[in-house]
Amino acid sequence: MSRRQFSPPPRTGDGPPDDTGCTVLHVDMDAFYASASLLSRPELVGTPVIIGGGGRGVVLSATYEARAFGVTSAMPMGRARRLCPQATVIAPDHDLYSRISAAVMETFADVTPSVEPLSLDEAFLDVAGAVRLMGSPATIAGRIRDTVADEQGITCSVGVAGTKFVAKLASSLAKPDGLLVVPVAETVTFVQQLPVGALWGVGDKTEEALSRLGLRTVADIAHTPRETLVRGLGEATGAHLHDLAWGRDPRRVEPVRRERSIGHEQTYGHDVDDPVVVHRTLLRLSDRAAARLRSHGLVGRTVSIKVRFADFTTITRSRSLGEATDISRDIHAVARDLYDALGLQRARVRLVGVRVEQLSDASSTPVQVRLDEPDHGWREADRAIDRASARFGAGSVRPASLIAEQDRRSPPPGGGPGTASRGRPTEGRDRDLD
DNA sequence: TCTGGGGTCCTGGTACTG
DNA sequence: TCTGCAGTACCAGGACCC
Repeated sequence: MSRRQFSPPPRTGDGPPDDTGCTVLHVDMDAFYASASLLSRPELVGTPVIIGGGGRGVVLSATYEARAFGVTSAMPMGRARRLCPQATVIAPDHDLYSRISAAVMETFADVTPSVEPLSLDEAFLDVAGAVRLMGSPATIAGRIRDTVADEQGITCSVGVAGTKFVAKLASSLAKPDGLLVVPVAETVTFVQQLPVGALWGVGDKTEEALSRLGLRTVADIAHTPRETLVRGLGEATGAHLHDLAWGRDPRRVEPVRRERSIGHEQTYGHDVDDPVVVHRTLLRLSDRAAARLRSHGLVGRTVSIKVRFADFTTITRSRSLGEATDISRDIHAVARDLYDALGLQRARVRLVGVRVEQLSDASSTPVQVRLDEPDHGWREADRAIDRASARFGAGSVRPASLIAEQDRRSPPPGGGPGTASRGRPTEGRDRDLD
């Protein structure tokens, strides 16, 4: 669900657009999470539906009927409910979305091996090699739309253009359930009609900065000296926007993209001022990040933490290690050190996160054997946990402190021996740990 | 209005190194 | 030995994307 929406510029010329050389397709599912969730709730089709969590959650997706009331993605759920009180709210089902996404990506792979997924619900395709066999890019786009609708029961929109940036713009303008071809010869005219906010990489702040320079349309950017843009926006952003404003986007469709960081974060249901709770969260997040590193065959050299306070100010701290690691215990030790070094007493914390950066392949990254301490065997322990998780389910083996936490959250039937004496936490406290 | 979670990329400051 | 400089790495924060 795109957060920025624009009206399509009026098309010039008659007849079908010339798609010669438009070998880049951007396919974007329409209101993907909402459409997928409605597959099992057909009675809600045609009604306002919001997909999102409760409490401090935000809108993940909404049907077009809900959007008509002003509901957009990333909007706080409280505000969305006020705007559209009659909407049905459905909790996200990420397993379902992953399954449908995988099936859709297979459809793409049947067309071309050059598929670059951007997220669960969108991808770039380079169809240059498929044209001879399957027809023009616009024909291929139409076939993809039909196949996805027939096999998955959801609609998608496709942008067809000569570059990734323009294809993406086109798909957003084609929504919902549409197809838009931007002929190569019309690229510059097409992009320069749009407001600056249409450019990829222009959010609220950059739009403000451009506005201060008196620039409101892409044409304004195009006719501003590059040096002026660089002075006002920085080297990379200024030069990039100037290129986009002239339709220049040399990025190719890249089927293989590797992660640069892996991490997890958690917002508490209520602000937390107990360091013990935060430490436990750091342990759980480190554990999850490390498990994902291992499942991807990666190791990381930099550990960073993120702490957001009750007033929403956010700080990050990071530390690079002498050697890359995928060991839960090592990552947690650094995360905990970084947090303790902040010297927070009873600061009210809203969110904490743990992220591992500077990733490399575990197989090609030598792991240094420490001479000052015996091999502590934590890597082997982690591997054993991974095997147990694969066999008995995620979380079947966890650090003891997290098991204790789980027991408090879900005491066994009849009440466990330890839980009864300590008493059950309040619902509010329960949510803190979720 | 009251802001999730998973990411990428850029910028500016500082420390280190040759 | 000290200083200046350039290149690089690291760190922190922020903007942006879906």
